[in-house]
Amino acid sequence: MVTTRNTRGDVVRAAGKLFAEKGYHGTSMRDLGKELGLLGSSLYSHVDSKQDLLVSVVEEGATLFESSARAALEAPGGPELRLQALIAGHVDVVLDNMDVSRTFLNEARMLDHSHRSRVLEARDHYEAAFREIIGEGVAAGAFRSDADPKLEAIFILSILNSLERWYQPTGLLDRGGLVDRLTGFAMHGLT
Amino acid sequence: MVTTRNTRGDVVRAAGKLFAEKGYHGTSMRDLGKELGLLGSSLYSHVDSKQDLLVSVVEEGATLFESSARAALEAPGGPELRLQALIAGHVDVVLDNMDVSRTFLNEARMLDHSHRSRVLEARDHYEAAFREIIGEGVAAGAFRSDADPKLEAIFILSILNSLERWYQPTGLLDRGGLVDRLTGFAMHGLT
DNA sequence: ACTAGACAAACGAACGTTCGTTGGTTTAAT
DNA sequence: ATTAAACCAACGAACGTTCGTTTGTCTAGT
Repeated sequence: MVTTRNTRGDVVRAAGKLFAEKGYHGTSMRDLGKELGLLGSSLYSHVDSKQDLLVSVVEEGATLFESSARAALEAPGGPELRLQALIAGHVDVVLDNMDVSRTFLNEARMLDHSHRSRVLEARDHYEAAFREIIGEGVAAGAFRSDADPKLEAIFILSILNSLERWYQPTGLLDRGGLVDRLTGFAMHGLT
Repeated sequence: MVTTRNTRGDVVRAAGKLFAEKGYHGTSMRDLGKELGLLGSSLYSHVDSKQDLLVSVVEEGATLFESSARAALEAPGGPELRLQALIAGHVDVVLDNMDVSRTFLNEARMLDHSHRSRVLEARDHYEAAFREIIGEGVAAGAFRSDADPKLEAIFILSILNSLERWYQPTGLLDRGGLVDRLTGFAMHGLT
């Protein structure tokens, strides 16, 4: 067996996995070392502290979602198409980075105050992309005139952010079908 | 100041609060004691173990949601009305038991295997109530014929289970308005 | 081609602290 | 007088982290 040495990237990746699975406080540095075939103390060759690891993982999540939103906002098309692009982008980020996404969504509140407020800012900025497109749709008459962009954005993001709790890539529903179902529900609900 | 003695109920209630705030692993028995003006060790007059506390809180959550679903299923009316009843019941449970709900939703996975599988069962049973009513709506022609009850139930529950992450009882949107918005979105989406 | 130096990665022991929990004793209400 | 509730001291284990040392791999200078 060919065993290569570990890099900081490997440690952050493993941290994302364990933080996603067992939570930040439920993961010890020794757990994390074991995941990589190392002692807990060896991780400090790559990392300043445990909190530092959480910052790296969450920060990566924030970046992923922000650049996904930016791409969707710059895409051409009407509000419906752009909303679908936003949803598809979100699905891609979550499914391609499950551990990072889960940690970003569930463990960011374990960050100390300064880092946490930066993340809340990033999250609100991401949410604003949804508000914006929904607002455009209302203004253009494509969506219900009494729709509240702020509230509907929260509803749609609630669904998207819950994907990690139930979606199985190996299941019957593939990625494209999922995006279609999500977009359809966001547009028309049950009727 | 009149200080009365604490009961097991007080301890479980405080545990719900701290577990909701800081997570199960982020809460120590000494934290919990401090919350009640006690030493950590004093809690063992009321409780067998820390895990025992989590079981009590989560179990209470499961009971609350299950009895809410039972009531809504027994209510009269067509699928739309019954779905609204289901949603209103969920909102009541969450807003009247915020700490228990948050712990039930986020910390149940920290339970040991046997207790956790019992909770998953309860959760699936609760979800089945949504599937059932949506299925009725489809059969009765009240909802889209190509709606997938399993998937739509997940979508609606995703929104409901995210309430704890953003809803503020002191905000502009009161409970009745919230239920209306939720039901409207579930029925018609953005259009 | 050979070797000495530099350097990052990992080890292993130990640190001070906190953890969940126990057992024995005191307090206060019934 | 009984009893539940709370205190207090202490336990062993686990925690995050530090430190000095060892390992292996590149890099320069000969």
